Parts: sequence; C-alpha cells; structure tokens
Amino acid sequence: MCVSILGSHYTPMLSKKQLRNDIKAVSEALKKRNFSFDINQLEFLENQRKKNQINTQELQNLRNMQSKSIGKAKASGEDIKPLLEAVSDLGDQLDEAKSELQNIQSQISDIVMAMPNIPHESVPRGNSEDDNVEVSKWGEPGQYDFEAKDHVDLGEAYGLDFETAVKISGARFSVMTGKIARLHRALTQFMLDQHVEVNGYVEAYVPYLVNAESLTGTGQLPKFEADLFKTHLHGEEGDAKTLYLIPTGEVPITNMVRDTIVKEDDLPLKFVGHTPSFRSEAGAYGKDTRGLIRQHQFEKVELVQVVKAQDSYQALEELTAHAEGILQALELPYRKVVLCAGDLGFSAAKTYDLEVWLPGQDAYREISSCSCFEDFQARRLQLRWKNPETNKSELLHTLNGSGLAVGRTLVAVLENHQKADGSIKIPSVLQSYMGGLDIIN
RNA sequence: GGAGGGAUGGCAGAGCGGCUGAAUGCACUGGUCUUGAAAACCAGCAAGGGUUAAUACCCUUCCAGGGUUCAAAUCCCUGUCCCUCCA
Repeated sequence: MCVSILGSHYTPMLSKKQLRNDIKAVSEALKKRNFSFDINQLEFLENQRKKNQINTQELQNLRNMQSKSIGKAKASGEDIKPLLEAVSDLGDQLDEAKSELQNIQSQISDIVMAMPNIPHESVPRGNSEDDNVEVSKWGEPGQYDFEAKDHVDLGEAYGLDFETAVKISGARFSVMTGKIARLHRALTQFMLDQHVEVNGYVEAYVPYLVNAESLTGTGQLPKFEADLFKTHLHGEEGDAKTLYLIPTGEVPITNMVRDTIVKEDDLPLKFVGHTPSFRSEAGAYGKDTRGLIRQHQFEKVELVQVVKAQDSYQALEELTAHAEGILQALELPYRKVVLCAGDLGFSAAKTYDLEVWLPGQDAYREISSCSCFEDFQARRLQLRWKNPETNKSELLHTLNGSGLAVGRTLVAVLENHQKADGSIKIPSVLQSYMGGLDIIN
C-alpha cells in the first residue's frame, strides 16, 4: 500500500509488466468498460521512471561502495580525509535523484491506482445495467389474487419502524422490534449456518472500523472515499487515527490475509462473516427513499474466497451457487444476471448479480453481487502463495459475494410470502430459528 | 495515573555505528548413509523492486514515520503495539 521510492511497489491494480509491455492491449480492454487514459503520457512517464530509477540506484550503489571503502581504510589506519572529500557532494546528488524519482513514481501511481480491473473475456459489452445479460431464472413470481403490498406497509404492523429511526439518527436508517427483529436475526443465523455447515466456510468475526490500508487493499480507496463514513479518533485527522466504517464485510474479511503468503495446504480459503455495512449513499438522493432497500446501515452475510489463479472462475460459479442456495431455501424467485463491462465494479473482472423478485415493486432487485477479482485485489494486498512447482510466490485470486444482503432478504421474505390478510408465511428453513413459528400475524 | 523493558527472517533468538541481509538453534527442502525409517553428516532455505534474451549484477527492507552520519538493525525524535512493576 505504500508508495516508497525505491525498489518498492506503487501497487497498481494491474500488473506493471502488463502496463509496460502491453499498454495498448490494456487500453483496449479498458475501453470495454468505458475507461480511457492517455497512453502517451503514461509511456513518457514510464521512460522517465526507468531513466531516473537506474540513475538513482547507480548513485546509491556508488555511495554504498565508497562508504565501505571508508570503513576499510579507517580500520587499517589510513587517512580517510581524501575519501570523505570524494563523497561530499554525493549525498546532495542522491537526494535530488530520489526526489525526482519519487515525483515521477507518484504521478504514475496516481494514474495507475485509478485504473479499474480488466473485464474477463466472457463479460458482455454494454454501458449500463440495461445491458446486463440474464443467465438463468429460478422460481416463478407469485400470482396474488389481491393487491400485493410492499414491505413497508406489511412490516409496520410487526415492528418495522422508520419514524423512530429518523428520530434517533435520520433518513435511511431503520428500527426493528418484536417479530420483525427476530425474523431479521433468524435470516442471519440461517445464512451463517448454511454457509458454515453445508458450504464449508469458516466463520469470521471482524472489526467494523478499518484503516485506510485495508480499504486500499480491496479497492475502495483512493477512488471512492466519498462513499464511506470516516471517523477521527479524538477529533484529529491523521493517518494513524483515521478509521472508516466498513462499506461491506469484504473489506475486513479479505484483509485478514493481507501481506501473507498462504500455505498451499490451506487453500482455498473460504470465510463467511456477518457484518453491518455502512454507506454514505452519496449521489443516491431521491433513489429508493422508501423502505429498507437503500440504507446507511444494513446487515450482510459475506462470503470470501481466496483461491489459486486457475481455480478462480470455477470458484465464482460455486460461490454464486452458495448465495443462490439461500434464495432457493427461502423459496424466493430470482434471476441471475452477468454484469456487462460498463456496469462492472471497479475491482471486479466478472460479476454475477442475483436479483430477487419483489412483488411490492413488481421488479427484480439486486440482493447479492458475486465477483471474481482475479489478482487485482491480491496485488494491492500482497496476498500470495508459494508455488512449489516454480518455487516462487504467486498472487492468489480473490472472490466475494453477499450470501445474502440481510435487509433486502427480509424485504423479499415479507413481500413474497405475504397473504391476503397481511400475514407472512415463514419459510420452513427459518421456523426453527423463530421458535417454531410458521406465520407472522 | 506513574516507572521501566521490548518489537530482528516461518518460529525462537544474537547483534547495539562500517567486512551484518543479518550469528546460532528449531522448522522446511535436497543429498549421503540405511533393507526401510529414525539418527548422524553435507548442502540449500526472506520479501519486494530495477536492468537483462538469459546468466548475472544492482537497489530497498531488521514495527512505522522522521532525523544525525561518508556509512544506521545499531545513535536521536515521534507514533503504534506488546510486556513487567508501582498506585
């Protein structure tokens, strides 16, 4: 994550080799997602970098050798004065070379850190969510011989309360009490149990406040700071004291393995964690203002996998299927779409969205987003494994997906399992978590 | 709240201005020996980066960030985390 001067990484999202040797191909690939940059400028800077880095390292080498010879001369009792004079201006030259190099490196870094991941070849072209492609559909939207209510109207009677939340905090928060609160918790417990007991994930409890390094590792920083809630300890702003509320459990869970070399025997890593997510929703004014769909704070059960490069796309299918399994168990109709290049998140190479049917909106709405990041995050995270065949450290691939967004799942359960009298049928897999209750009325 | 001690390679642990990217032990890998295994012995074993077709050479990194010096793991300042003792 650091931007040190020499020998260190300025952590691009894409590999430096690729950026240096195949810049045109990178540019072409990124056009697919409507991202463009100035190739000539980058090539120019890269040439400068090369020149300056070589120069700086040579000066450094020279200084090291001179210093050593001074040490030897001194040890053997020689006069070191002439030697000292010979190196007298080397320090200044070095300082100058270093700062010039640093200047260039940071210019490159600014450009390169803002570059999104390259879409996988299977990702369809397109500019917006309208161009996403449906892959499959499960279940049939229910036919209601009454007018289907939305979750706000349905939930009110059972403890879903937005007015109290406004008093406590403001818009885009919610309060739940009684049966709704329990149903919300039941959903979380069910999801966790399913992923741990059936799907083989390791449960993880993690911090909800994270530092900037973690957010840089997963790609939220530096580009998307406006989406985050930021806190300052003791009211002071400074790197060590600034913490951010997590926008998704992906951040702390994936960062558990930042800066590590994972043992081959431990792969693949599969973690599931239940965390809140906090989003500023900057730029979402007037969007989804009603109900639980878009909140500043919501719960999510997050799946994270860390796998070898050759396994990542199979893992994406598997992870997505794990999220789908929850929807199926809850008897919620949904469809699976593959995001087009233009709608892809910054760090993702390929993403499936699961969209659940919401009778109250008469539409499919996103309830889970499952992504393969290839080595994009791993590069920033310095997340590797030792390949015994090559005896080298190689970048791993990371994936994550919601399994599922709990608030939206609650919405889906309320709306899909409502009855004419406003009661809610509890899906059978949840009943044991509800103390045996099979209907809320 | 007060006083000290510490942070070094996968782990343990030396070093406290120059020949130390870092002793030693353990772990790990390969080899010798053995019917096989163990033991013993020999050898290898950090990460990141740059130049290169490659071999190879070079740079950076001993918690983090600054500073002193021709030269810093080693000295100074700041921060973070750990530990011990006293209230």
